[in-house]
Amino acid sequence: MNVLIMEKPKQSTRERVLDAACAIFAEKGFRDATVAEICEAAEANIAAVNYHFGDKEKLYDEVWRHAFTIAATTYPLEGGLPEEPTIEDCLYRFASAILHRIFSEDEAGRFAKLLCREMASPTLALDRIAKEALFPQNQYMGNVIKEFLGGDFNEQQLQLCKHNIIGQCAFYNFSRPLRVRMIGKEPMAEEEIDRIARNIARFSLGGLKEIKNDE
Amino acid sequence: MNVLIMEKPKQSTRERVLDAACAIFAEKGFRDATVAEICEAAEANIAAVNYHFGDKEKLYDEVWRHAFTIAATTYPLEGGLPEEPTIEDCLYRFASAILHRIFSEDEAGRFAKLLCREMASPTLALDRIAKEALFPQNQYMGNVIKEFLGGDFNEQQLQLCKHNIIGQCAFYNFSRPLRVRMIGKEPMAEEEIDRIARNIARFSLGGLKEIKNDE
Amino acid sequence: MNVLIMEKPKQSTRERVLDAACAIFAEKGFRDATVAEICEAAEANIAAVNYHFGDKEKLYDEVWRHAFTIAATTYPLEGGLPEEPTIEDCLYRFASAILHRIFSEDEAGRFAKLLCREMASPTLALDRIAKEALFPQNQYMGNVIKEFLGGDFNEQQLQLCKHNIIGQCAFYNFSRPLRVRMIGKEPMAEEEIDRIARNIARFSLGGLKEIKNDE
Amino acid sequence: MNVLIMEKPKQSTRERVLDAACAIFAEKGFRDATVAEICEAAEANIAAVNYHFGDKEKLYDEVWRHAFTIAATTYPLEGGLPEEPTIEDCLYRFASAILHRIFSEDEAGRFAKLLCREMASPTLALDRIAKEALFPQNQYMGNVIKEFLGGDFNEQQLQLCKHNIIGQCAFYNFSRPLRVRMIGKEPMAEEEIDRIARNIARFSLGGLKEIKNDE
DNA sequence: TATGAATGAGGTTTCATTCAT
DNA sequence: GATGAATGAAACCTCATTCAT
Repeated sequence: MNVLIMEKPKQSTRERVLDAACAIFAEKGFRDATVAEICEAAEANIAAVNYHFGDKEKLYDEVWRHAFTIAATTYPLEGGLPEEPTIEDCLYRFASAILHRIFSEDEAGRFAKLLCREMASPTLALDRIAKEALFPQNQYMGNVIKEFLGGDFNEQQLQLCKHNIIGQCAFYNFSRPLRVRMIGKEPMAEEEIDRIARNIARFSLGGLKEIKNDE
Repeated sequence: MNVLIMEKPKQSTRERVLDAACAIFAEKGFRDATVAEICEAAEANIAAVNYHFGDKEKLYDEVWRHAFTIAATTYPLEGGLPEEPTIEDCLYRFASAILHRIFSEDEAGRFAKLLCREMASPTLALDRIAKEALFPQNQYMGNVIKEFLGGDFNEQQLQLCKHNIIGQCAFYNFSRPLRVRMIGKEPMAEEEIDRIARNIARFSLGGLKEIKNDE
Repeated sequence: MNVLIMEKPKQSTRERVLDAACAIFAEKGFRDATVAEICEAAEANIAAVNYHFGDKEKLYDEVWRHAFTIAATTYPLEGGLPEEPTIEDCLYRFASAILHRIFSEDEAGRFAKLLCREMASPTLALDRIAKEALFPQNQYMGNVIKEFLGGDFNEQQLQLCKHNIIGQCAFYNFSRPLRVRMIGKEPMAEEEIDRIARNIARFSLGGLKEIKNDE
Repeated sequence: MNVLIMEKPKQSTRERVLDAACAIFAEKGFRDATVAEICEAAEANIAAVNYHFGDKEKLYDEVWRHAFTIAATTYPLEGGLPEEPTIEDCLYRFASAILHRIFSEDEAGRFAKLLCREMASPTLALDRIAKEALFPQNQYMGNVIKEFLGGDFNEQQLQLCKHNIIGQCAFYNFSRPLRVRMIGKEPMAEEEIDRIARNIARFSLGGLKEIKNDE
């Protein structure tokens, strides 16, 4: 067969359903997305979800896994760090990765959208997500902070600072509907994302200094 | 009969339904809450919602209005400020009010829970909420910041800082399911809330200083 | 009390409801008209129908009586006949009265509209209507025809001719929705009504002659 | 097993529902017929209507199409005409076809019953019906008349005569409840239908002659 | 491996009627 | 004589799931 003739990469039914489900769950949430519309979007039979995934909930679980993998590989938290990064480098890179995951209009943006919905109406999937996706990033940020503040800060103080930093980033995920309503439809320009990331890094650096001096 | 024995202050059906709806919408969101369960909780007939409010959506609208009023009067943003407040006073009070709204286990906590759900799956109600509730608090924080930074900072920089501060607070609303999963069920102790508020104020003060010096 | 001061002729609630019901039943039929909208139109309480008339069906019965009385007195079947009318005079006057009842845009037109709906979905009211309103007019037309054809025509033949003539008139009642769809909204001009009536009279005269000669 | 023994020709659920709907809509009209009773009559699940037809209204639309097809093929308007028909032949055949559609007790009679109900409470379906079913038959009768009267009669006069003839036939559709009440239950004997058709043809011939001479 | 017809549970809404006042 | 809050029955529709093929 002539390899130059590109066969359309005939995705399996299962893959088509999973992909469609990712998009639709991210857009509408678990409850509002219907099995019928997912199958229609996937050009699959209405029984495909139950056949391939068992039920709607198990499909949702799979979707999570899929979406997280894409987001984490497309925008790794430590991506692009120099050899010997300063604290501000770390903060900036972290914020930049999170914000890119949030503002991405394609597949890589689905994880954040799912997360937003899940926080509002948690399902069983959240436990796994928390463990596999959120806790590690939380811990990474903890390490960054700990190194800056030095060892004699207690765990509680550390926790609070982590929340401060992560909260600033996450806010752009959760306030999406407001932003859409105020400044119109996305997408967000690359340079704007960068400006936000730098601002968060600078602001957080100042915050951490204040906390450090305070002691 | 002894008049001193308080007869139960027979709430009207309308009030009972509204109250039950507040609680259930806050807990489950618009879509997952059913008219039937609301009416049952209110010990009212299933037709009560349509009789008193027209339909489920209009009830939801009324619920928002109700919940916001309670939250805003119970925990006003500028509550408890001294005569001539420092910037840190303002930040602390603001964070404290928002956090109390978030962690309140009673009626005053419903607004935050509704908001969290609405951000995940916006309904028509969000437009009104944004205008009546969120925009004003946004503006208030803007004024606080502007006074500190001085007049020569541009609107964009101001906006970013607002988001930094509000984001730190709001994070505790949106991450609720995680917190519940990690450190068990709420409630949050008053002193803990205060510690978080102080931390956010201090951290944000540092952040603002950094931004200011940066120029 | 000064009789010159015209009190507004305060219709009783009962009368207001009856009047509103006439209009609304005529417009929508028994099933589609709701008690609520009738009461609202009558500016009466929603319980007014049950209070004054027992239930919706009894109100409907009363409406029929009311509407027929108005139609029959406003457009009597033998109205305007000369002293010694010809057969064509009789046919013309009959058709004219029926058509006016059909095309009337006010109260006098409600009877025809009710009749149209009742024929499609008969209720118990129809029996009474048939006896009190339709049978007499049927009989009147029978007499007119009998006089023209002479006594030696049998009852069956008579019946058929009656139907021919009445059918031509009634058609304009039952085909109303089509007319509205084709030539736009009513009303029908007086001269147009007259042209139709004259046509029916002339056509029917020819028909009767043919039947008569046929023998 | 003997293959000559006809297994019951297992109608599909869709067909059973459509058939039951035809019968019940014809009997009760759109509003009074319930999805539940249609499905019960079809021995189908209550969700069958929505599954196969979308909703009640789309089912109604399909019912119309179905009923008209049956009526029009069973009793075509020009059925049984001789090679070179006289005007009276045409009138007789037309009346006969319409009357058979009206008096038919089986499937072929449903179209007329639906039409009667639709005229009383028009739905969106009427527009289509008018265009596809009623307008063509109207036009056919127009051509018949035009040929008899000759070309110098104006459109208005033609229209009136059409109504006269169609009205006589249609009357037997719309006055059904009265007939049932007066002479008891249907059915109408074939010879009686024929007598009515001949009477209408003869009567109308006389009417047309009168109009023609009049000029 | 995959289909699609069919189902049943459950949701919102409408509406005539009732009842205490 | 009149009200309006409240009710319960019943309607239409949605949707995840099942089952025979």
